Amino acid sequence: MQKEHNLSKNQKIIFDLIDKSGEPMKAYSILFNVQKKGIKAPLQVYRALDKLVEIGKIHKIESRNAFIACQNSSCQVSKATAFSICESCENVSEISNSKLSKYLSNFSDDSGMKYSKYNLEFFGLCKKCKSK
Amino acid sequence: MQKEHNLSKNQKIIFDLIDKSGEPMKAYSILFNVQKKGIKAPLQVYRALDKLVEIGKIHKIESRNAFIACQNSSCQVSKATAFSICESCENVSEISNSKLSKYLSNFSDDSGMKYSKYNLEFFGLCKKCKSK
DNA sequence: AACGTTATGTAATAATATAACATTTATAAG
DNA sequence: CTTATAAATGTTATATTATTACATAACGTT
Ligand SMILES: [Zn+2]
Ligand SMILES: [Zn+2]
Ligand SMILES: [Zn+2]
Ligand SMILES: [Zn+2]
Repeated sequence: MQKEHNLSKNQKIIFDLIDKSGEPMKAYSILFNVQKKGIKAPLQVYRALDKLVEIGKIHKIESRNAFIACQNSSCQVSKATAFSICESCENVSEISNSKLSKYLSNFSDDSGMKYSKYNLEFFGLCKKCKSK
Repeated sequence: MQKEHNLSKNQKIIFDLIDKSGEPMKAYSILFNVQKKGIKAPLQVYRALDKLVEIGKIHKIESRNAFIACQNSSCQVSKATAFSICESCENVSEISNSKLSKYLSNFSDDSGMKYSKYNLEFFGLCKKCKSK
C-alpha cells in the first residue's frame, strides 16, 4: 500500500506533462511547455521536480539531466532505480527486474558496506536502432 | 595488457591534478587550479576531461557533475563503472567487485536486451559518517 | 484564530557545458 | 623532407542547467 500524495497545482501540471510525454524531459523544455499554464520561472519547475523525485513519481536520468515519469507502479520511493538508455535514439526505459533490484539492494562491497539507495544506468542500442 | 596512452600536455596537467586530489573534482574547480599552468578556458578543461573519460583514466560521477581518477588499475575503458557515494561527506570510491561487474555485464532485461555499458552509483553513509 | 508547514511568485545570479572558428602540433605516408 | 591527416590547443562568446534570496500565499492542525 503506497502513500497517496496529493500533488499541488504546479506539481500536478508538471507531472502530467512529463507523464504524458512518456520520455525524458529536460527542465527548460518543461518550463517552455508549461508557460501557458502560468509557470514562468525555472525555480518553479525545479521545485516541483525536486518534490516529484522525492516522492518517486518521477526519476532523474542523471547522465542526461532529464526527468522521466516512473514507469514502475510499485516504485513509489526513489531509492532503487535502473534504466536502459539507447545511445542512438536516446530512448529511456525503466527496468523493473526483481532479481536485479534484490541483488543490488543486498549488495555489500568488499568492506562489508551496504547502501540505502542506488541508481543504475545501462547504455546500449535499443532494438530499433540495432536493426538499422 | 592495456594500451598506453600518451597524454597531451593539457590532459596530463588535468589528470595529475585530479589523481593527486584523490577525490571528485568539478570542472570549474579544476579550471581554477590549473590557471597558473596556462589553462585559461572552460573548454580546455572539458576537452581534456572528455578525452580522459574516453580512455578510462578518469570517470564522471554523474549525480555530482564531478570527475574522479580511476581507482581500479584494470579499468582502462570506461564501460562498466560503479561507485559508492557518501551522502553526508560526499566521499566517493570506485567499487571493483568482480561478481558485481560480471553480474551487470551479463545482465539482460526482460526483453532479452543486453547492454554494452553501465554506470552504477550507490548512496549511503560511509563508515566515518555512520559512526557519528 | 493562531501556528507551523508547505507551496508559490519573482528577480537575479551561479554553475555547468558547448558552439564556432582559427591555429598549432603530432603522426604517418610518400 | 614534404605533404597530408588527425589530434590537440587557444580564444571568445554563448547555451544550458540549477540555485540563492526574499516576499507572499495556501494548507493543515489544534
Ligand atoms: Zn520508478
Ligand atoms: Zn534507439
Ligand atoms: Zn575505473
Ligand atoms: Zn561520509
